[in-house]
Amino acid sequence: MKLKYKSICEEITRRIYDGIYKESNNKLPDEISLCKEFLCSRMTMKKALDILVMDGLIYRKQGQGTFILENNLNDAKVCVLDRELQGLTKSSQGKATAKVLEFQLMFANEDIANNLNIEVNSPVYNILRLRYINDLPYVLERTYMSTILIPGINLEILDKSIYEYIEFTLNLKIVSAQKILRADCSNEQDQKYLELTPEEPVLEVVQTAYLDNGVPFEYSFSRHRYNRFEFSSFSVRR
Amino acid sequence: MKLKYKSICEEITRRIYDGIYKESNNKLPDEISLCKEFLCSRMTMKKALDILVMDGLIYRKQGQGTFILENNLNDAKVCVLDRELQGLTKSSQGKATAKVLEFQLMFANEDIANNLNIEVNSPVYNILRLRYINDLPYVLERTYMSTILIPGINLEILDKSIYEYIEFTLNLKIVSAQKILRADCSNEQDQKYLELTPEEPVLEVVQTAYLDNGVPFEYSFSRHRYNRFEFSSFSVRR
DNA sequence: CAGTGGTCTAGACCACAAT
DNA sequence: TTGTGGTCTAGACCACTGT
Repeated sequence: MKLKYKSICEEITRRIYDGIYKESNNKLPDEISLCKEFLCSRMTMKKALDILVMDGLIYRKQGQGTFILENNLNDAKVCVLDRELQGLTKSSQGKATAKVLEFQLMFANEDIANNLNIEVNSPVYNILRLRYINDLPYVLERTYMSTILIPGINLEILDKSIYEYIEFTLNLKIVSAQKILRADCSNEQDQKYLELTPEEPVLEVVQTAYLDNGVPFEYSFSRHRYNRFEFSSFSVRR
Repeated sequence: MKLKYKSICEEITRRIYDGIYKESNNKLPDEISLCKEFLCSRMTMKKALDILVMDGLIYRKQGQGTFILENNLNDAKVCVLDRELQGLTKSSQGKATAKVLEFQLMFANEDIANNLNIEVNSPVYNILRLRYINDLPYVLERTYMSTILIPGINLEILDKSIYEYIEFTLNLKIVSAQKILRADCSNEQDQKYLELTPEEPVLEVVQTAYLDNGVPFEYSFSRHRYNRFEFSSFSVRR
């Protein structure tokens, strides 16, 4: 690793998981000592530790020190973390597959155009995919993308990962995403594909994802089986 | 405001919303110019701008500059942001009220003890509150808290805000929280209090909230009416 | 008081992009 | 080559905590 703060992050994270600081009352050494050990300046050490604070691994108190936050993380269900931007293919543990149910072109309506920051009636892909984890239906995903921004999508790509195509073939960088989560009643389509009864709900994630040039490239509605998906978030007051 | 990076943050945020940088192609001045204008060092300016990046307001490209990310934020429903830790009382727009349905003491079971980092069978409050916004039922909230850590809870406090009591009366600092979100079928209790039909679901938020000494003080299950609550999150790849 | 983290500086050097 | 952001430094001063 070339970035100093990043490798410090990783080493300290490793130590926390290895319980190396547990013996000293869950307290880390002070910044100056850590700086000496890692041969860096205080600013660099602070940057590294601040990242761990945001990750919910440690907390710091002015005048006292830096301590490990023992939190009770993650269990069974497929769990998407707050910070993650990857598609399912990358983030999930089990075997991820996908079935393309619809793959069409359409003219963007006002909502889509707004969210993709394009003109109304511009051409967009309209894709509906059912994704499985370990052969169990997991999420029904409706995706809109501009055909101009993301050319060359075909069935073969959809079978694998759109994100990989965008990053490695088109060489575009995906850097951020806005998500809105809500619960919803399942509709007939959800019930059919996600194998839900009419009483069983879905967790809908509406996402707008951005490239590194600030352009939104994807507007999607992911309807998750309610009992196979959790969303996890750690927040720190600033 | 005494903190320089914070006041820079606020001023630039104001300018972005006022559209001051819109004319120059949504591009902000370079760091050096901003430093000169705000009379600060580059590190301070970077810190201020990095916060705006995490907030999803701008994005930056090495070699090119800093640009405004026009995103399509928030509409109707009560929306809780990722970063927010406040109770409802503080974060919502409309009039927030609460009705205490249960207020009991109990011995912590294993799950509660685990999440509050206390011994099994320690005494905890077991509180069930129904909260309203503009007199509409909104969320049914089951809260467990250690009676030792948070002494003196009574009905009067529950009618108002537990968070205010903890922060201003007990003088404890609430600094971080882990949330897990999932959709769930409504049970009879949900239906009764949130005025839901049996088909209508809830969005459940399981939260563990921490004080500034790393101690988890609250373990809660908030079951939200599906169509009156959204959770919004912005994530940036590091 | 000493010990700790928080902010801020002035400047160096690097990586990347447009020209 | 120039302009831009990204990293890193060495040190100053401040704020808060516990002794």
